[in-house]
Amino acid sequence: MARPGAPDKPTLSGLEDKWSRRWSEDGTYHFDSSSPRERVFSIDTPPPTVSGSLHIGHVFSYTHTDTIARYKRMKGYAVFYPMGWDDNGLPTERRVQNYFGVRCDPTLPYQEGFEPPAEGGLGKGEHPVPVSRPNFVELCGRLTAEDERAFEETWRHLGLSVDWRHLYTTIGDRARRTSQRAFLRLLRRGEAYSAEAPTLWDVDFGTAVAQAELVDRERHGAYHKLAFHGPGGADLLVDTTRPELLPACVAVAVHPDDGRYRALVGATVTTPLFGASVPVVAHPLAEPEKGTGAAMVCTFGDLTDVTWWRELSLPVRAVVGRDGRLVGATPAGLSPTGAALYSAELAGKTVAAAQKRVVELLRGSGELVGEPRSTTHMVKFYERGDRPLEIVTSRQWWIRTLAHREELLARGRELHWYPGFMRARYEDWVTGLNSDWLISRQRFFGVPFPVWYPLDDGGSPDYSRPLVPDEADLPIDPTTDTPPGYTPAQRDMTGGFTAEQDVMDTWATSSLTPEIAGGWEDQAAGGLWDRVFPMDLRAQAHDIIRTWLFSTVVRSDLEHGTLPWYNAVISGWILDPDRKKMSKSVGNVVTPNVLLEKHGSDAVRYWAASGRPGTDTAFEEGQMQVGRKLALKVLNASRFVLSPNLWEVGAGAGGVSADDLAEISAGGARAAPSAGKAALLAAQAASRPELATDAVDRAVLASLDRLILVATRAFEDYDYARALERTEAWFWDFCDHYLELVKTRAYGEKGAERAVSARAALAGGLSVVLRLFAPFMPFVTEEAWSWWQEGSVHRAPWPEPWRVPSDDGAGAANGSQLPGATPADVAVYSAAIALLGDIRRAKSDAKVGPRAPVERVVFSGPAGEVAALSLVTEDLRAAQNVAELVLAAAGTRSVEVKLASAGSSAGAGSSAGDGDGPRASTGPGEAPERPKNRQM
RNA sequence: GGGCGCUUAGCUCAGUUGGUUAGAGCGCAGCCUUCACACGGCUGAGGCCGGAGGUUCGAGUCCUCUAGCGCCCA
Repeated sequence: MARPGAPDKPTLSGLEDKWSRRWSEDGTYHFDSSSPRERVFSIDTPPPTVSGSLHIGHVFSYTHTDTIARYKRMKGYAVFYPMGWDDNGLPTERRVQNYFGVRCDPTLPYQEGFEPPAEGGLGKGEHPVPVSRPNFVELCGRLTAEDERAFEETWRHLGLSVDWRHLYTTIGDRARRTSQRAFLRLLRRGEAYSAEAPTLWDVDFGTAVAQAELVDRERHGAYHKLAFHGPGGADLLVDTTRPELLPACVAVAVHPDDGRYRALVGATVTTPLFGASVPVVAHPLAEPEKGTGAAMVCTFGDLTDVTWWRELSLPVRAVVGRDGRLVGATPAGLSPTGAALYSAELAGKTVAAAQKRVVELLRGSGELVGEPRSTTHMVKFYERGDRPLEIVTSRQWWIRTLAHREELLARGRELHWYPGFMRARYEDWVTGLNSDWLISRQRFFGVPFPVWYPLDDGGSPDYSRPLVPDEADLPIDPTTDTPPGYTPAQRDMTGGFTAEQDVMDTWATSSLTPEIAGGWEDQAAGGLWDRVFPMDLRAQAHDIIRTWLFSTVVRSDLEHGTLPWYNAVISGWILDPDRKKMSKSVGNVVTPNVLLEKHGSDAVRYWAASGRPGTDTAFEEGQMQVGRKLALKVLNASRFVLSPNLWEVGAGAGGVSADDLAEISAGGARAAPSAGKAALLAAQAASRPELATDAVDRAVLASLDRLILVATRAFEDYDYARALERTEAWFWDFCDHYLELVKTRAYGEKGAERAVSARAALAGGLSVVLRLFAPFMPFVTEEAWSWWQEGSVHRAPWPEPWRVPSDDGAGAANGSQLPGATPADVAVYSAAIALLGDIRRAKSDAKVGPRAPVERVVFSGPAGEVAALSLVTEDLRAAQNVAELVLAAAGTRSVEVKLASAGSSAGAGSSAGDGDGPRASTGPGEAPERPKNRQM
């Protein structure tokens, strides 16, 4: 039944399917929503973007989180560990366009039962089909549903201990309600506002872009030296990389300390070709070393232009439109000939074509001085875009951040960062903010702004008085729903209303994951929200500190006046073997499913968990192989401890349980119990460390106590990697040394009582180490646990030390179940391991097998070590087949190993021992005597 | 240009308040196969801890300077 015992041939294959199904059926990871807040541990993770597939970097970071979740659960917390999918926004749109071969045209009507032209991408020569916005949104939902199923499957296979009942998405009803409600509250408090402002604009995506989404890329360009005409006929030479913006020129900027131009500051110059009169202004951002030191100020070529424009109160003379072409309307302020030139030659041209034409015209007029000189410079791009951003003036929605800078810095200091230095990323970002947070996007698939505008008698919208819905009606779509107090017939009619067309940027919603996952919308006091918020832990990678972490802090600060979480654990990146970050654009991404199949989930998790918080880690399949080896070792070692003939009655199962003894004895002396009976006996012995009376058995349990303390402290500091490393080291010693040392005794060859001592330590050790490994390797530990224990190991209590060692070595006996055991006992264990190694080395040097008989071992060393070894001589002799073990106190540590000369098994090896001839026996007098001298 | 991090064995990395002789795994070499494990075990070789200076009885560890790499932000 519940204790089947160990199988004859344990195997790793199939464990993922078997246990993930069982955990799902049993609700092993269900959150207990009745737990009081102080017993809850709540986790917020950034939902992965649903755009194709997960990659190994996700596995890395999410495994880190999962080890912590599992540890806290075993510690007795009700762990709130939801999962989300970020299916909202541009990545989905782009993928839908490519996958179904469609493009959204909001002017089209909805088409019932629409079927897309393609599934899996268009062929060559096929053009995307225009579809309405509702049709487009439907397709987005269809594709994300497929991806999300695949994502969940991967996470379950990896063994994330998520409570899948709390799954959320960033486009679902709940997310839209939460997002719209949070927006309305910001609006009411004046923390959200709309304004006309210069805005970074991606022409290809046709949308505004926020500061957090910018990347700098190096671009080739050319300096063009243009002749501006100064007073008195003298030319002022200006270098620019964007001559096509000449008609948008509103000033020339020079550095205030630049002596060359000091006399010109305040003067007016005339622009070439277009004859606009513009002032020469002084501003520190003008770089004297750049070009001629005089810069053309345009509205707007780059962010510096925006700064100049704002700080120097310059006029707007915009020429670039949202379509990336020069606008049809001739900018104000040009001379009549300049205006004519503009409308004839430039209006409607793309930026690139306009540049070409302007340069030709300048050549013709003689106002281009010399030839363009090529250069490279940094240009701002939308991180997903392929063309440099333009800056256009438009109405957008913003959330105030600049006004809260100090407050946000204080929040950053309040948050506990692991590792601590990651705080600097946040502080740098907050300190460097130069605009409020732009949240509107001119896109289709996103959360709509829940806003309409009244239309005046002239049919113009009044942006200063937005109409808003009741919170109870959320979510709404202003393009189909009607504002309170209006009728549908009044849409877009004079005196009626019009909808806000924009949607919110995905960050405006994904910054609310604690609110979405934690049920902020459920107002009931004592409900989910009160039990999980602020959350205990945010786990994420360091590349999204300035975006995701920052924006989530902003929302929580503005809405709740608190941090969204108490702790932030930051993961590193996965680097490929060339130490480059793995990313889709580089094309070095590894997908997890193949790896999970190949090495097993526990093995992949082992690799991931060995990456310390904040540390970038090389992608290394070798480490996964090590993990697989370790996982298999866990099964095999468990099988040994639980093997029926280890628990044979006649060899002394006594001391475990009188009833069991009687029951089994009735079956006859020396009868090996069934696997199930052995499992039961082992389970009982595991909780009775006081049965371990032999010094070395107590020693191994004492070393285990130390391990528990170290691993627990590491986990409390969110240093899962240290906990794993220490546990692994202990386990290898346990297998390689302790098991070998006590095997003979455990089988009963030294009597029942001493067998019981070894068995109690073996079972106790296994019970603890399975639990310590459980957060890292949930599948093998659950498998091995199920052979002999009740319930899931993942619901078992985290191990507590049997006693508390003290630093002075006196052995405080707080709650001790190991009477007389002291920390000094650990010395017995380490001394035994050391001598075991010495004897093995001698045998290896002599090229004989591990069971080769040894005539005599003479150990000389410090009195303390001699005393320790004296307590394990029998085990040592049995393990290494030693006839005589002599211990002697001495100042210097030395070990002399004399192999038995009799018997053919003690082959001398090299000279005559190889080949097919008879192996040379070691003759008298030439026994391989290899004293090894090592200082302790 | 500013900030942060990293530099320890051929490779990937530990090294917790400074403390005897710097560790592990992989890889490599040699040896050992029935009694948990050959999807294994044992043993071994391999390191002036990036460089220079300083503090100290004592520095991989603390301080200063410096070189290289990476990331973030200008």
